Order: sequence, then C-alpha cells, then structure tokens
Amino acid sequence: MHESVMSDYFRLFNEIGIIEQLSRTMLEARLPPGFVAAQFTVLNHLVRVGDGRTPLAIAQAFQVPKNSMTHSLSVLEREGLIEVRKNPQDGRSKLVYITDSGRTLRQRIIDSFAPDIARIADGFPHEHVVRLLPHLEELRKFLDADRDARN
Amino acid sequence: MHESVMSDYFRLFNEIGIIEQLSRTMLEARLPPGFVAAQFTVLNHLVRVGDGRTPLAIAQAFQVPKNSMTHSLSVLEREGLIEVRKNPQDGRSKLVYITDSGRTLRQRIIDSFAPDIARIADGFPHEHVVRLLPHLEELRKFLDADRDARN
DNA sequence: ACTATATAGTTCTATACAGAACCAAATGCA
DNA sequence: TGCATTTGGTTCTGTATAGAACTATATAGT
Repeated sequence: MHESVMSDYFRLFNEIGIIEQLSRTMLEARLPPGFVAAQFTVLNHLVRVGDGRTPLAIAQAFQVPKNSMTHSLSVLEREGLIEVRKNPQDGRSKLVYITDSGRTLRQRIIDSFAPDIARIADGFPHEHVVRLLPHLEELRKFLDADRDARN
Repeated sequence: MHESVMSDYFRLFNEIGIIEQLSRTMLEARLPPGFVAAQFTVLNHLVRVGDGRTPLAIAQAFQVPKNSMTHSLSVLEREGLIEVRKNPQDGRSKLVYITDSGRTLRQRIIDSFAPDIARIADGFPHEHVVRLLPHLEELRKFLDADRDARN
C-alpha cells in the first residue's frame, strides 16, 4: 500500500470529519437551547423511516453505541418528544414512538433550517448533492458491512 | 425550496455523520487506550502541514471551538507528544511543536492502521476516493466560507 | 427441561466537548 | 498617550459520549 494512497483515505475521512463538524454546528445553531444534533437526528429518523422501532435498531441506524442511544432517548422522553413503550413481542426490548409534540418540533426545526439549506444550495448546487450521495452511501454501506465482519 | 431537495441535503449530512462515526470508531480501535481520534488528528496535522502553529490556527483547520482545542492540546502535552511554547511574536499566543515521541507514536498508529485501509480499499477503491475528494473539499470550503460570512 | 450463550437495555464512571464568561496582550484611533 | 476594541487563550460548568460491567429475558443445544 503506497503512502500516498493511504494519505488519500486519511484526507477523505478528514474532510468528512470537518464537514460533519461544520454541518452539526450549523444545525445546532437552529435547535432550541440545550438541544443537540444527535437528538434531532433521532427525531427526524422516527418520522422518515417510521416509529415503533427498538432503541437498538435506532442505534444501529446511526452506528452509535447503544448506551449512547439510551441517553439520547431518555432526553427526548424527558422532554415529551417521544414515548418509549415495552415491546409486547420481546420482554427485553422496547419500542420508540414519536409524540405529536415531537413531530411538531421536528417540523419547526426543519422549517427554520430552510434558509441555511437555501444558502448552501447557492454555493453547492443540488446536482452535486445528487451526484455525491450514491458514492457516500456506498462507502457507508461498505464500512457498515466491514464493521459487522470485524465483530 | 422543494421538500425533496431539502431532504437530499439532510441525507447528505446524515450519510456524512454516519461515515464520520464509523471511521472514528475504526480509528480509535487502533489508538492507545484512552487516546481519542481528535488527539490523533492534531498530531497528524502537525506532521502533514508542519508544526510551529498557533492553537487557534489548528482549531480553525478542524473547525472546532478553540476551547476544545485547548483541551486536546493539554492532553497531548501531558503525554509528552507535543510542546507548547510561547510565541515570541505575540504575547497572547503560543506555538505548538510535535516532539520526537509524538512523531514516533503518530507513525506507529498510521502503520497499525494500514490493514484497515487495505480492507477498505478492497471494497471502496482508491479511484472512488480520488473522485470524491474534490467534491467534498468544495463542500467543506463552501461551508467554511459561509460560516465565516455568518459570523 | 436444563444449562450455556446471546441479546436488549441500563448503570456506573471517566473523559470529551462546547457555551459563556473571563484575562491578558495587541491593535485602532482620537 | 490614553481608551476602546479585538484577538488568543484559559477557566468554569453542564451535558454528551462511550467503555465496562451489569440485569433480565430469550434462544440454542443437548
């Protein structure tokens, strides 16, 4: 493996890390005080892919440790944005539902984020995003699979 | 702005967030216990772009808050991996230098990471990386500039 | 059925992270 | 020169995050 090839992969992950940092900061600037990106993304996930999922499934969707997800969910529950019920199919497990107030807040946040997206779309057009997405998805899926293979 | 366009940007940042999470976890598995990705990336940065930089410059390179950088640097200094000297040009400021032991550790980590990269390169070939990098760089630079414009 | 193992989630703990307020040196400007 | 503002960095504080160990339920193998 050539040094320069290695360093391209490092640069790739480095760029991704910086973009993650920047986009997270931008998002958090629009969130209610004390609210953090991870909590919003969970809320968003529940709307996009549907609720009634287990905490573990959600943790896996974002590839975060399950104890981190326990924490995020407990915050969302404390704020009345989700409901956590026991899973009738499995006594070990729970199911997560978004509440009306969670749904409303999510929509409010998305609306308030629109101007930011509009500005980004000016400098980084939608076609670019469309071209980028499949490749990133491919990379993500591969890393996912590779991780599973390792564990 | 159409709902679907918005949601593509959300998906973009979401994919990036997951990849960041996965690559960070993978990297941290190779780091000495207690060592965290942020600390390695600083070490790596000092070698790649050269040391003798100010903490603020480094914070800006990664777009993290300067107090976060203060923390990372203090850990690296405590471990003897960097040296922080006062800047003779500016009494407010400091300059960060990597030590021999920091350089050595960084190389050790990179070497130990090689098999992971090799595996990734199998599933996600180098050409893909080369094609992706300029677009990500463009996005990162735009977000950078936009952020500065906002502040 | 009985034991071993795997799975879902929580708790405990230590560290990272980031906002806010702060201090000190530097710069701008009257 | 003197005062206001800006800049570089740290401190203080509260929250997020994640490893490790734990509990409880479920599943597999015999």
